[in-house]
Amino acid sequence: AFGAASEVQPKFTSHSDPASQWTAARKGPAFFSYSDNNLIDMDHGVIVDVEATRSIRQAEVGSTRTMLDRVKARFDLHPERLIADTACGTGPMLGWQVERKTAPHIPVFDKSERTDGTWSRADFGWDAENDQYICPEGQALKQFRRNYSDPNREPTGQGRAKYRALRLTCQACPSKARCCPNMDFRSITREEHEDARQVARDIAKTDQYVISMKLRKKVEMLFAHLKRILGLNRLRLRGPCGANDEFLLATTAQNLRKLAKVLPASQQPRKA
DNA sequence: GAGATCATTTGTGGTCACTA
DNA sequence: TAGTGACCACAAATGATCTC
Repeated sequence: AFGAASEVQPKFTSHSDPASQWTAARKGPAFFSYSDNNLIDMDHGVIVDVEATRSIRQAEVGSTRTMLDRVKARFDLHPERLIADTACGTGPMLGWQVERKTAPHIPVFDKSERTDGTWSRADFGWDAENDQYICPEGQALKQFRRNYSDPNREPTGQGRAKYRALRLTCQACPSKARCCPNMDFRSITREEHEDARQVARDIAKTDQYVISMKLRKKVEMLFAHLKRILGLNRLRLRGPCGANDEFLLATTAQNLRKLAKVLPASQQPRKA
């Protein structure tokens, strides 16, 4: 099978500077290919980890977690921020980052906005203390109202939750046409990692987030260099191991090039 | 280079069967 | 009769590729 280098670019932090950022982008050609996933220190442009994956979004996003775990174990590096594209903005990925205290500078994958003129989820207030949503008319949407005699049927509190208003409440509501014209009652889903998604939404309002999005574009230069200068438009070795070897060698070359620029000429090895 | 098109992915709304 | 969980279909967002 042919292998072609497509791209994913997570962005990494340096050990000396705890402020770290990462980014990712994807390109999926219409033929069999592998993706080159790099973890990059944004402050110095050093690639700290590389992972070859199939050109499938889940695999590419998953590689970010793999590399983060690996550099933590190998170099004791832990980024303060992770810059990535929307592919990493899913609930589970954001939840994982918040859990490990990495600030997600990532656009949140959000489809809750309604376009038919009815109220979206954002129009409902979240009452964390009472575990309920409050609709614009002031009515509560709860997840549970029932006591179970069978413990096996009791809610686990895990996974996706559905908050619903009472049928009678909605039927008597003067705003029903703006809320749930096609249903007897309004319901709102809440993902398991909704708190983490809210963290990402809050970060997206900051100035630092704007800077992070600009920094993301710098990473493209590394891939441009990879393809145009190092000529990695096409893989010569076959299989995932071959792809990984080629990506690793190319990354090594890029880092050595970076090192040569940093070191003074007097410290560089003499030519034979 | 810009806009159009396509494929993929994901979250949400809605339905249905079961149960209190 | 109404609350709940599970499931499915759909729409929207996104990015890559295609076309002009």
